[in-house]
Amino acid sequence: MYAQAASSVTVRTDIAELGVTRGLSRQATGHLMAISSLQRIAPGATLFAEGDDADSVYEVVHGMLRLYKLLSDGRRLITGFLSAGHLLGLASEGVCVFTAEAITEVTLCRYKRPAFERLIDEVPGFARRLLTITSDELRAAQDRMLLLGRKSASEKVASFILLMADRQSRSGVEVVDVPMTRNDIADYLGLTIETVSRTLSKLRQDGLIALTPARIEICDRDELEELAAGESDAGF
Amino acid sequence: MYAQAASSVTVRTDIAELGVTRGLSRQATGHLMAISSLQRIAPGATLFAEGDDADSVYEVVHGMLRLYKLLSDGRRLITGFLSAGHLLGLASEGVCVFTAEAITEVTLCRYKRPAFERLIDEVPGFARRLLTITSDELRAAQDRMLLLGRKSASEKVASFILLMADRQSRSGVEVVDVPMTRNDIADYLGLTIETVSRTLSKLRQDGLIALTPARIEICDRDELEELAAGESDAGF
DNA sequence: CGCAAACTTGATGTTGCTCAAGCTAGGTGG
DNA sequence: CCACCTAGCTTGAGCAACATCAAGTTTGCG
Repeated sequence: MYAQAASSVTVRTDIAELGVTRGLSRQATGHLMAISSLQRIAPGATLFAEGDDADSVYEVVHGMLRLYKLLSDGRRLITGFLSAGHLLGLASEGVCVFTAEAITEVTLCRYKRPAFERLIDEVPGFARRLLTITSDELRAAQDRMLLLGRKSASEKVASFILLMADRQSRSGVEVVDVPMTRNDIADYLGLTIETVSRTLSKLRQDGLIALTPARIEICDRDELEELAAGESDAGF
Repeated sequence: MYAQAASSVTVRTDIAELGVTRGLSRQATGHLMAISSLQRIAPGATLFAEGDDADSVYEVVHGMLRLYKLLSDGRRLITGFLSAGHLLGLASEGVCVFTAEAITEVTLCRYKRPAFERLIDEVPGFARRLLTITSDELRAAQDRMLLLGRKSASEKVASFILLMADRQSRSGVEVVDVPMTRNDIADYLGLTIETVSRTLSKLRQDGLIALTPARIEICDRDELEELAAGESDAGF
């Protein structure tokens, strides 16, 4: 709905404010805009699949994507949920190493790789900016490894809720939009859908959160943070 | 032993062949060498700890390091084992997000951050080179997430053996050095030491590997690869 | 209103963890 | 040189957390 409401003009303005260009000169931003094109995909649609040629770099303008990897028997791990401002496809040189699918309707800004790479070499500070972005992602990836390898189910779910909350940081907001399904959450946390559901129910019963479909309200952030940090508070 | 045998001259030569400078001009390499200093640490020693000021970037010249993150109750996840050629500390701007400890005796090439960052801006192609390195790490991190979140114990252990084998790629070599303890392996795979030990024993009984302390020999690489890829070969 | 997809809840099962011995190898001192 | 000691490793028995299987329930949509 809201995606259709965005007029073409509004969206062109958005590009100048995208994450990639933050800190770059007006001129550099111009160069980037010159090689960009807009793309819109429907909920559930695949942007690209693991194994595809990686011919573009994208930035999310609007909506939410899931990135995932599969094992041959279908086991899935969602490596990330991407929302407005996130860059994607940068790490995939040659062949895509994950699949990217739309969760909601998604608007993307697309940069063809050859032109994008030329800019990396030519625009001063651009490579540096991209380096900062990938470094941040790497740090987040290490946090995810700790979560996947060493946290219990309730610690994982608590961490997930707080991550989503912080990302939608109209600060002090304690109602979190959850556009993805329980299945997506499970595959993001390395759990099953049933365990996610049960754990959310438990958190609700314990008064840490309130649940409405597609929305989670944080009722006791302190307790939730303690749980997420793994301070093995007896009882969880 | 071997580390003491390396003369100062030998080591200076090594620096010119380090991973960071690959593909850079002789001049750029010179700039890097100008701000570098060598450092040697003993097995078990800590290079820096999670929370420390991140004042340097390092490259491993010799030996093996473990990087890890801790939860407050002591649960540990090893985010990576670093050997010669690996860069470290690049992603940590401000504060270190993990601890780095020597497994064997380790020789490092150290670059102070301010000088290093100046080079990023001044040496053409350097930021681009670092971007490639972090992108590679990011791809590896996503593989680790899939492993940690969705693979079984035997799949994890098989993946680990193959990873170590490929890294020591004198190609066709099927005897893998394993300088780290079972505990390190467990904390790398998100398992317990007992499960790692049992799983290795099982792989030995099944004829996929042979075990000598601190060394693993690959006997049936095909089977091991199938197992690592998660092609749920019944019986594992 | 009815249908399908998503979600919840319960009963049972299995993987990997915990607790507890024993074993092995390498280094040290008598 | 050998016996001892310790850190690391292996193995076993029992257990808990999470997965699996199986109904039901809710929700959103045509």
